[in-house]
Amino acid sequence: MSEQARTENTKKKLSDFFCFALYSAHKAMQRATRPAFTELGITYPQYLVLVTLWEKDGQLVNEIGHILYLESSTLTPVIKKLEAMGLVTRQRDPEDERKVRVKLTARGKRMEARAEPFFGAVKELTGLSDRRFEELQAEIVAVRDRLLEASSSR
Amino acid sequence: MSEQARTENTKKKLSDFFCFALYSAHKAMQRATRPAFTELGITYPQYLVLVTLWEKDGQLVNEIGHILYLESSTLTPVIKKLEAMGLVTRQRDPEDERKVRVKLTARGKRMEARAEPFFGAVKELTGLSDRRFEELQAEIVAVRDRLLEASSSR
DNA sequence: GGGTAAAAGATCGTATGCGATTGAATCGGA
DNA sequence: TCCGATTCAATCGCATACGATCTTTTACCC
Repeated sequence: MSEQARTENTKKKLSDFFCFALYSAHKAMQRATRPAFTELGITYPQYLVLVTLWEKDGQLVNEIGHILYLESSTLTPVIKKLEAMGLVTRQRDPEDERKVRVKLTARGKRMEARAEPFFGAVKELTGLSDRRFEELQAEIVAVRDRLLEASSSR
Repeated sequence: MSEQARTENTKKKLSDFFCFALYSAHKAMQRATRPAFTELGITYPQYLVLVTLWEKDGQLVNEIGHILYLESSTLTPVIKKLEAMGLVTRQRDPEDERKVRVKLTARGKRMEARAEPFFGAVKELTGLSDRRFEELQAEIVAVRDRLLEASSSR
């Protein structure tokens, strides 16, 4: 409504901000998926750690962090929480006492089946076709990787 | 590489997760833009509040929250921080003592010019063409709005 | 007009998230 | 071999973020 279309004054509205689109879409996703996680008794970051372990059990804190783009300062508390909930165990590697290996417990493994419906539910929520869903995801990932490259080379 | 293309076992890798694409892209954007904000002496959420006020000064906490999708429990501390930094003022509305109006100070207004180069820099960082940049943003916003609608109607 | 409901911020508790630093263990080179 | 550099996880400080709750003020309704 502001009729600023072709004026010299290129004052930007928040809706013009790419970074806000990402930021707000991320938060909307969190809000939309939180009830499902709450039902499972976990949070989204906890879920991400579990996904990482379901794919390959017994990874190091470091390795999980590399996959999730998280620092140990963030991961350590999350993993300790998962340990307190009885979903994973943490043990120092006898070969190299600096490393901590994270392993799923029986309960942690069983959680995978309970979380399985989550994957399809997200696509439903977005209202995208299978094809657009995959294309959009690929584009977002491509942008992410370009951003990571840009900030790592600084 | 895992050759799971058409197998019955539809075990999902993290890279298949749309929500993780959004989550990690958002974090990559934060990482890429943080140095610029640090140079301005502010953070990203603080910047968002300022953008809201640059567009329309003197808005209520409520109104800002509606635009940014943030609760008062998040906004109040952020705005108080901006006040402590001398960028905004907070004053109760004499007409309705429940409302708090947030106004830019002279310093807060001057910050707009300093932050101006930020907008174009983001597009550079993504490496997208003007056209794809706008299209992708529009698609992400559309997904966001669908997600918000889905979770509000629950 | 008075009492209940509703609105608007603020507060509290919990959970991320990251930069900087620390501590312990390991590595590597002179 | 031995000492500095590196690695890995953990800790600390700070800043979000949100649900639940609280306080104050206003609105509403009989």
